[in-house]
Parts: sequence; structure tokens; C-alpha cells
Amino acid sequence: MFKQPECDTCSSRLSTCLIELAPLQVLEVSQEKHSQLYTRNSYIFAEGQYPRGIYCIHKGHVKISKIGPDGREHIINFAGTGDVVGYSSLLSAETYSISCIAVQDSSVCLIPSEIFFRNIRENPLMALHVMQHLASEVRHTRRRIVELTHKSIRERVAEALLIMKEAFGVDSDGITLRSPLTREEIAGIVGTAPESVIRTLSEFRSDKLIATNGRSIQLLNIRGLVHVANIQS
Amino acid sequence: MFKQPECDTCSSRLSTCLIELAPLQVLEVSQEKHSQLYTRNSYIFAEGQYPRGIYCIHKGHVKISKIGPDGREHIINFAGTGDVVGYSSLLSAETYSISCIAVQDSSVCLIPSEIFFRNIRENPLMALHVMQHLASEVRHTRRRIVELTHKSIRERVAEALLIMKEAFGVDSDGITLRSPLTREEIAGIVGTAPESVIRTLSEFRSDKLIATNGRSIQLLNIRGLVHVANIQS
DNA sequence: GAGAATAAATGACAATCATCAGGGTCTTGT
DNA sequence: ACAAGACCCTGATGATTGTCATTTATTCTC
Repeated sequence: MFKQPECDTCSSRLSTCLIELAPLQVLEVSQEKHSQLYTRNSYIFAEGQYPRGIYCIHKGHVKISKIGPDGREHIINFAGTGDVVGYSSLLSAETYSISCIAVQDSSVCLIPSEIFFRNIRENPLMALHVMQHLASEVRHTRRRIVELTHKSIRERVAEALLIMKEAFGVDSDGITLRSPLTREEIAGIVGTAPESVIRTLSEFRSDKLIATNGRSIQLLNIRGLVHVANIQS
Repeated sequence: MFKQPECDTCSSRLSTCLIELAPLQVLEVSQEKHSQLYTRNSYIFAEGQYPRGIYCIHKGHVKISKIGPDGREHIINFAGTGDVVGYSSLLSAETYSISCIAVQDSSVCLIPSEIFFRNIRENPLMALHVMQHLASEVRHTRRRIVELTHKSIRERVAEALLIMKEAFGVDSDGITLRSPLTREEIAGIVGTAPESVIRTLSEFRSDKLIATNGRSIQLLNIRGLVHVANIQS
């Protein structure tokens, strides 16, 4: 164990449904939560387990993924500092249909089910916040369905790079992706084989859209990538 | 206009979040709702429009779909008698990211935004009901992502037939799908071209999994279809 | 119920993508 | 720092699937 963070002074709380809580409830959450460090590639929770609460990312980045029928990992999305994961399985009262895995060393707080349910029952604002979160997740996931089903690998790889930029940001040089993902994990975003990702990245390199250096990727021409990705609306 | 149904005696209400309402609120909803008939292929709402409430399917079947970057319709899912659609865009306070279209002549009631929001604010049980609905929608949509991305056309067409069976049921003969969908619409479920669906259905016919008669499809061997579909968990 | 419009079906072909194999390079953990 | 392992990259090949064209069958509309 390490020093447990305090929720009342935690800036991550302010971007979650916990912002709606009164000071007394914040204190209770702070006392009842369990904070834990996860190293890269360790599970916060796994498909098939029973939910024990919601997880608030205090610091770091995680991936939400699901193993496909072919045994390959599909990355549904990412969450980072200030995001909450695990609503949907907890609310469905079923085992996790997804896994949550740290992609960087991360500090994550578990807020136990009872506390969560009591608060959404007693606090309409927090309930509304959760509903809005779920609603935007539904919308996002639906859009992803159409993108993954109706776009070429080339389009989807370009989009994956933009998703990674959104999720991890870029270095101080302004172009190097702060992403620890392997080519195989990028393939998990795109929904394809690692070789196809590598090949497409090589094309992008020829087209001067990106540069690469081992695992790290520099985005040289973001407008070009947006164009290749063929983003809608 | 035609005779407006009454919510208090409507059995569809009992399968929705409106089941949580007290009699007085049911009465209010019943007075404020707008019921309307939609013929096949007419829009209940369309991508880009502003939500005006939630829609409760009193009788009939609708599809929830989205136009892909290639201009093809992708069918996200179906809703039928006793289902409610339109939560996510209303809660996100954005324009619809999907369209809702009648696939049969259907009677659908619009419950205005104000009534919906007032009730979820004042009724924690109804709020919880909506959260659970959204949660299971998130789970379903995520599973769909993986299925669509990692399965072959053959697997996905088999699955589409099972989805249609679930959504529309079968005739009194026990095998004929009660589905009004064209091959192109089935292609919209599968995420492929109509020709590929037709070809795969021909294969299934050779394999004695189905029989066809114009648009109508008989499921001869459901266990076989389940096997081909390669359903997980 | 007849004609027009729409949809189903099939063939041929091209393009995309997955798979397998192999060599080189980078990362990681001690 | 070093060694072992993991990962990146490329080539060759075959299977799957999308596209275009055409014929036949079915549905819809008046």
C-alpha cells in the first residue's frame, strides 16, 4: 500500500459524477474507496469477474478491451486521468463483458458498489450525470460500429492515430505521440492484424504523414491524417 | 389523427422505465404524449434532428440505423412493441446521431422532454431504470463492435438471421421469419454489400440451413445457424 | 390483376486484407 | 550493460469480399 489520495482535494473528482456530491458524501467516498497502483499491462478488472464498484482513474491511462472470437484483443476505448470506468457492468448487475488494463503505470481508486448506488439513489444530479455519461458512451460506441464496419484499414489506421493523439497527447516537441502502445495494440484499435497496421504505417511514412522511431510515432501532417481517416460530420 | 392510446392500460408501458411511475404521473404522461402512426420506411426521427422526447413503441417494429461514410445504411439494432428509443441523444442534448425508421406500419408515442426529465429527476427508481437500460445498451453495442470487426461475412449473416428471429419472431409454422427486411437491409445489419448477403444465403440454402421464397426466409436448422454464427459466451 | 418498379440472384473480375515465414531491431528486466 | 525476449518490418501468397453487369423473379401500385 501507498499513501491514499484524498477525494476532497482530488482534481480528478471534478470531471466525474462525484462532482455532484455534497462535502459530507465526498468525505465518505474518500474513506471507503481503495486506491491502488497498477503497472503497465496489469488488470484493473477482467472479463467474467463480478464488479465490485466503479473505478476512478486518479492518474495514468487504461484501455477497455474485449477478446474477440478469433482470440484477438479488440480495444473499445481508452480512459485516462479523471475518467471513471465500470459503470455499465455494475449497473447491469452482470459480470464484466470487458477488461480494463493499465497501458501505463496508473493509480486507480475503487469506489465500492454500495456507496455508488446509495449516492445515485439519493442524489438526482449525480444520477443524471451518470446517465449522460452512459448516453455519450452509447453514441460513441455506435459511431465506432459504423466506422469499423464501413471503412478501409487505411482509413481506420489513420483514425487510430488520431484517437491515440486524443487519448495520450503529444510530447513537448508537439509531434511525438505519448503512446506506449505496441503495433499489436494499435491493431486492436483498428480491428486488424498487426502486419496490416505495420504496412499501413509504412505507407504513411512514405507519404510523409508520420515518422517512426522504434515504437514511437511522430505525427507530421495531422490535416493529412484527418483527410485519410475520412472523418464524418 | 386516430384514437390516442391510454398509458394506464397500455401493456407496453410495463416493460419500460414508465413502469416506475405513480398513477398520477402515468395520467400526466398519457395526456402529454403524442401518438402517431408510421407506415413502413417512414422516419420516427432522423440523424441531425433535435430530440423532442423519447419514443415508446406502442405497436410495431423500428430499426435504429446510421448512414456510413460509404453512404450505406448500417442497422445498429431493432426495437419493437414495448421498447423505448431515443434516450441517448436526448440525454446528450445533441442532435440525433442515428435515425429511427419504421420497418412495419407502427404506432409510436412521443413523450416530451420536459415530462421525461422531470420524472427522472423526481423518481430515483425511474432514473435507475433508465441507467440500466443505457448500461445494457452499452454492453450490447460493444459486443456488436467485436462481432462485426472480427467475424467473417458468413458468420455475421448467420448471426443476422438469429437477430432477426429475436426481433421479429417466426410465423405459426415455427420456421418462417416474420421479417419485412429486404436483402439490402440485411446487408445493413451485417455491414456488407447486398450481393454478399444473397450469396451467403444461397450457401445456407445449399447447406439446408434455410429455405427462401422471395423475400421470406425459413429457418430450417437453427442449431446449425448458431454454430455457423460462432456465438461467444 | 396487370404493368412497372424494385429486388433477388448469379457470374466474372479486381482489390483488399489475412496469413505464414524470416530477418533485423528495439525494449526490458536483471 | 547485457542478454533474452519481444516486437517491428517486409515479402509472397491465397482467400475473402466488394464491384459491376445482367438476367430473372417478386413486390408494389394503381
